[in-house]
Amino acid sequence: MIAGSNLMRSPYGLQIIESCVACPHKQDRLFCNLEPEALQRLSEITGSASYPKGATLFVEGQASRGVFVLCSGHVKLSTSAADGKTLILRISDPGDLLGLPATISGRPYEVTAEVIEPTQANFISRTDFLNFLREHGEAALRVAQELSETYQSAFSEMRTIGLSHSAGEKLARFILDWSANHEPANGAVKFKMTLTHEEIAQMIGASRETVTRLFADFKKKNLLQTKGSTLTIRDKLGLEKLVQGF
Amino acid sequence: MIAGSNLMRSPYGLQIIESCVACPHKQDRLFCNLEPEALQRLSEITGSASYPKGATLFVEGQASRGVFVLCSGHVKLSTSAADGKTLILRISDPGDLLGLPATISGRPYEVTAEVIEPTQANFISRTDFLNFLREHGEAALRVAQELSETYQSAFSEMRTIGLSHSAGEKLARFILDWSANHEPANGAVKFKMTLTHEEIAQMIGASRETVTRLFADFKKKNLLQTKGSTLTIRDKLGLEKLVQGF
DNA sequence: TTTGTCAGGTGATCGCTGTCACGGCCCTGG
DNA sequence: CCAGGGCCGTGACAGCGATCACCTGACAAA
Repeated sequence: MIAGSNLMRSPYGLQIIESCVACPHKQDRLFCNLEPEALQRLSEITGSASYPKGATLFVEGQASRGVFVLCSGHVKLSTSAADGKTLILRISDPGDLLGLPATISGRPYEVTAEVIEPTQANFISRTDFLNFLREHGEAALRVAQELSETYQSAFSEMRTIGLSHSAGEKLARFILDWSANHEPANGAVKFKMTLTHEEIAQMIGASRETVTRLFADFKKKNLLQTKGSTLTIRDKLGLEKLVQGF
Repeated sequence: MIAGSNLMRSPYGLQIIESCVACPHKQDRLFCNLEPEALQRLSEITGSASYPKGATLFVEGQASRGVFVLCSGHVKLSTSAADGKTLILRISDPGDLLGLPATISGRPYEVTAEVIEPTQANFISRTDFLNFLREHGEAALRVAQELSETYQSAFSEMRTIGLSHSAGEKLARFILDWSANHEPANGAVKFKMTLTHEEIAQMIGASRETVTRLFADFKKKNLLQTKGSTLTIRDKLGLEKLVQGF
């Protein structure tokens, strides 16, 4: 099932600690400042693997095998209907736990996780993970916090899709959200848009053509500007006005 | 903020256990089969209150004060945009924990909880609750499970709204989901539809008029039938075909 | 009875946006 | 160098569904 996986049990006790160093975004929370004893146990049940672009970590509907900790790379989480229409929930960044809700609840994975750029990830099987959480209460609490944030982020996308009147509103909201997370640290309003129009369409529940047209619109109204895959926001307030049904 | 609240600290140690008896739907999970010592502690930090129809337990955007355990009654969870457009996420049943993601993560409540029929609920303040979870690892794990299911149910509504081509598809999906949870135990295809067309519209992201028209359509096509607020499904397969883009 | 409110029902209109169909551009691989 | 395949851009068009405006009936309060 795991296309191109290169799975191997970690023989070293320090792997997780290392992976925390490798994932600076979240090192202040999650598992990184647990007791050494817990970290030791965690590293024993963790397997590491790397995946090429296009690999799938798991598929929607598949029984949950366990949880993946993303170390590097990006993974697309999506779900799709019988007719092929796809909805992208989220592009995961390093530090994220993938498949967590399914692993905790025991239900099938609710999304498909597809690698969109070469990725390194740790895997913990469901039974090992649950046993670990049972033994380490603080870790369970961290997991609950992580789940809360996953929920809130999904909820926020739901608002975007459900409460907007127009596709323009959704796209404006999406661009602002995206820029908030992907701006180069200096706070510039310029960043790489690594997604295709097709993918953006699937994130906001619109068609590819509509996204293309809206980008043209936004450029014409001097709200933004694109150079290759670099997007510059020229009128942030204008976009924000679009978000509130103008 | 809590309109009509009738809050009082519980002086009894057994309250939670009683409330478990009162919430048979979930007594097999959640907090009910914890160690007696944990139950005792839990009951000490739990306050009980009853709320009339129309009361709000908490409001979207408000700092999270704590978590509510619904004992009886029903509560509507919704979010709304600046222009007044509203999206209903869920109608909570007894046994549900309300405000859980916000309480765990420390962010503001992401939804508004409005009582739609006289309700009895227990309240646990955020700090008490977090301390309790820190001390009782098993409870933290239960909470994580609850969060996973909350997430998956929100996710499922998201699919309904985001992946459907037409409003009819969304309504059919909604009716089937609703009937699965609200059928009288014998498995009959007949149940009370306690929601107004307006509310249904807000659950599926459509307008009130569209819902009215669709119900008329469905009746004309002999898919269902209504008598007062009782809804009878006459052609479940027909509805299911609608759900798959027919 | 009268009045007010709220849920449901219906027609007319119209703009958004999905769909289809195409053409151009860029990159990769043979 | 050419073929092929993504991705993007754009026009034409039809249809869904939001919106507005109004009506009905049920029901409770005055």
